[in-house]
Amino acid sequence: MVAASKESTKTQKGEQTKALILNAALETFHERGYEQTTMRAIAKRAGVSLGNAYYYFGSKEHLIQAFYHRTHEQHLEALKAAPPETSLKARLLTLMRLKFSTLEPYHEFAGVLFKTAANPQSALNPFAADSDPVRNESIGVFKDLVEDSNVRIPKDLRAELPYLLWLYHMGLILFWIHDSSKKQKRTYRLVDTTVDLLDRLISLASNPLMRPVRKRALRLIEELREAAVHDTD
Amino acid sequence: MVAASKESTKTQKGEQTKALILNAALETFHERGYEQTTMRAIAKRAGVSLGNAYYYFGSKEHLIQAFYHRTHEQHLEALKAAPPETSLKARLLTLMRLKFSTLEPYHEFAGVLFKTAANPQSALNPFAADSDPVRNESIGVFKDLVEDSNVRIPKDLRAELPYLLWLYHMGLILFWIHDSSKKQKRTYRLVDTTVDLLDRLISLASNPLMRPVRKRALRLIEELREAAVHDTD
DNA sequence: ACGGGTACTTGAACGTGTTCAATTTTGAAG
DNA sequence: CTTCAAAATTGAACACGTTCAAGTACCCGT
Repeated sequence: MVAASKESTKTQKGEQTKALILNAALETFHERGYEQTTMRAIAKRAGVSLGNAYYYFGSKEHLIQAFYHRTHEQHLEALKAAPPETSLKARLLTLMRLKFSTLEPYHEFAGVLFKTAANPQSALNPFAADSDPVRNESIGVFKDLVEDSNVRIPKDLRAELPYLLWLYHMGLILFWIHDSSKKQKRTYRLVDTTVDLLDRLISLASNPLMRPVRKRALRLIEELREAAVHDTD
Repeated sequence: MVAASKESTKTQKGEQTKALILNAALETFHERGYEQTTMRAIAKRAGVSLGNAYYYFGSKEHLIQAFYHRTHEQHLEALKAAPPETSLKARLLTLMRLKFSTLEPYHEFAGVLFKTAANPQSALNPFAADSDPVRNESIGVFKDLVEDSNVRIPKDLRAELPYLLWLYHMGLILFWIHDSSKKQKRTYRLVDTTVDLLDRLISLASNPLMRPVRKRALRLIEELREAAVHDTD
């Protein structure tokens, strides 16, 4: 179970309390960081008992999942409000920039995101759990981006591209987490550079002459994906 | 402080106790996994008090660092015993295969390695802490590999290649951790595929015609490395 | 209005990582 | 051998994440 949205919150009162706790958590995370924030402090701030926090969030980690979900939605809103672009390159640039401006307030404590995300045992591991709704939503953004852009991309690549872009975006987030430059200037610079690079790469890979190389690379990617899902071989 | 080898262990007795604790820890990790292993259990197995374990290892995480160091040394020994190869490709293949056969006994609990490694706050983060001896030793293996192999590689790439190969090897370890196929067959297959791919890529990048592209890519890598070290910008 | 089941809420209790003041051991100088 | 400071060792104590048995509030059918 991934359990971000358990079946439990049935009544309006429940939803309210849950939101109360999540808000208290995010505020305190923001002020003191993840490790420094105790579940007791969160409960106190939310005006509920310690046990009640655990009724809605199975663990402290689950609050991170909720955080991720929330910033994802903020990102979606920001995307909607942004001026529409047509080229894939411009779209990707906008998307990534908005991603980091959405995340900006949480830079200090976002490190824990990856700490847990990279752990295969963790429920938050974004590579496993194919069914994870948060992860699929996240990839969905890139799927829309690829579908809506009017670029000619071979079908095989087109099918895999959303996942590849999502991976790229995860890599950038990893960089961003470690980025201690002012206002994460380095990350934004890296976005500009790599988006340009990616755009060229996609063009290059779309060239009919590159078909064998492309096929080969895609087969490799395919293998990577499968390994993350299956359990036996 | 990274503190794998603190200045504290002055006497022979101290070294002995430290080794005792580390052995107890690794054995228990191996049997029960990292999370399930308590510091109290480690201390008990080593025949020392709880506090004494903390005298030698500042935290439970530090035991992971020690684990990493130990497997690294085992890897070095395995490399020494392996038949000498000349081509970079063959060397890399041997190196990576031996890496995973060395790590094999610890597959079950190795997940925590990355869990902490990806956390920028963690002392174990392999991307930060330029001075981290364990990380430098690890990169050193690839430096030797590049230097000793009789392949013609342009100087600019040659300088960066050890670090790039180390990154590649970290990526494979991440894959290996998540690999639940029998005897990690998938990982070995991936090693074969990607080493071949890397070898071709290096040849391609060494082509004089690729100089501009190569320069550009290397400048990007350079930026990534700098960001991991510096604090301001 | 009432009963009863379900959602919600509580706080004490447990196990764990970590700290630390206090004690014992060690090794070498006198 | 004695002394004494540094090294090593101890276990109690603390804070935290998590669990759970026990309560309370709410809703719905009668």
